[in-house]
Amino acid sequence: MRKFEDSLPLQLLKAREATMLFFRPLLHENALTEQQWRVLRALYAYNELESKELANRCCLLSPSLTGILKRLQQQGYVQRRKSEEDQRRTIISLTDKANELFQRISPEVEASYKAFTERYSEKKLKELMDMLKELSELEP
Amino acid sequence: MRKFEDSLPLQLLKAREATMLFFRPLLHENALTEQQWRVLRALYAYNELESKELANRCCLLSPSLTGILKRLQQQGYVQRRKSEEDQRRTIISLTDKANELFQRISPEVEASYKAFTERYSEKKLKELMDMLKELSELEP
DNA sequence: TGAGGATAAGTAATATATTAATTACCTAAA
DNA sequence: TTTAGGTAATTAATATATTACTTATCCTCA
Repeated sequence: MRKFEDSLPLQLLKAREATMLFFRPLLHENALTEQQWRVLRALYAYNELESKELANRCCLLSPSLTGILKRLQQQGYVQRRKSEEDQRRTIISLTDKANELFQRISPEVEASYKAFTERYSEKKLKELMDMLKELSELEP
Repeated sequence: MRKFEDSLPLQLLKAREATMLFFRPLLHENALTEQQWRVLRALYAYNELESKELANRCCLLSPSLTGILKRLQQQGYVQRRKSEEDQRRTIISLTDKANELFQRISPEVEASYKAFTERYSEKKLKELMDMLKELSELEP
């Protein structure tokens, strides 16, 4: 078997952890978990999304999303409504409060991103992203 | 702000998920979680480890490891003893049953690995691993 | 048209993640 | 030698992850 440290899943985990060190303080200051932030960013990018597509885009499973949305709703960041055409579907969108959050912290997000690319060059980042995207599309 | 899909943490997550699709069935067949398997592999590689170092190597936090070890011990895969020099430290090691597990499924692990490298070339894998390791060592 | 099969969301139960606080032990300096 | 400060492991409380199982709705075809 390969050496323990040569495990790709482990290295992906470690790389993610190292990356998050740049952004975690900002999330923490705003009392947001990584998953909550992922959901908010997806909704900010797509305006509104059905639950299922939101889960797919955020790489979350449906039962996890249920809880995350419940708490985001309690905090006043998201709202939900039923789809007209299909009563099974729920459509999620951001509240004004959430949009204000983005206005407020966007500069800090950019600053964190800049701090990151000063340590891991933009060029390498692009190369890495390309390799990761190719890997993501792989199927057994 | 960058496009949602251009988030590095997200792509690392998606890449990890795609990779795990190759290995998850094997773990599932043996009633092991990803975290349990990570711990077992680390112990197999290092023979025995103190709790703290085990957590570090497996990218786990100490409270998570406590529960994982409790369940692995219940399943008869690991044993623990106190360090002689420092009574605060616990030393973890594999049982015979765990070693037998490795003997039994190692071929299947190799097979899964081969299935993976047939879809994502060994060359690309090495390149990716190098980039990830460099990223892992980054500090804010 | 109405019964069977599919899908979306949510519930339940267990495992793990995360932060804060606790306990037991060690270590160095007064 | 005692005490203040540090460390290793654990517990507690809450948030997520994962699998299996419900529930409500839709959709198709006999």
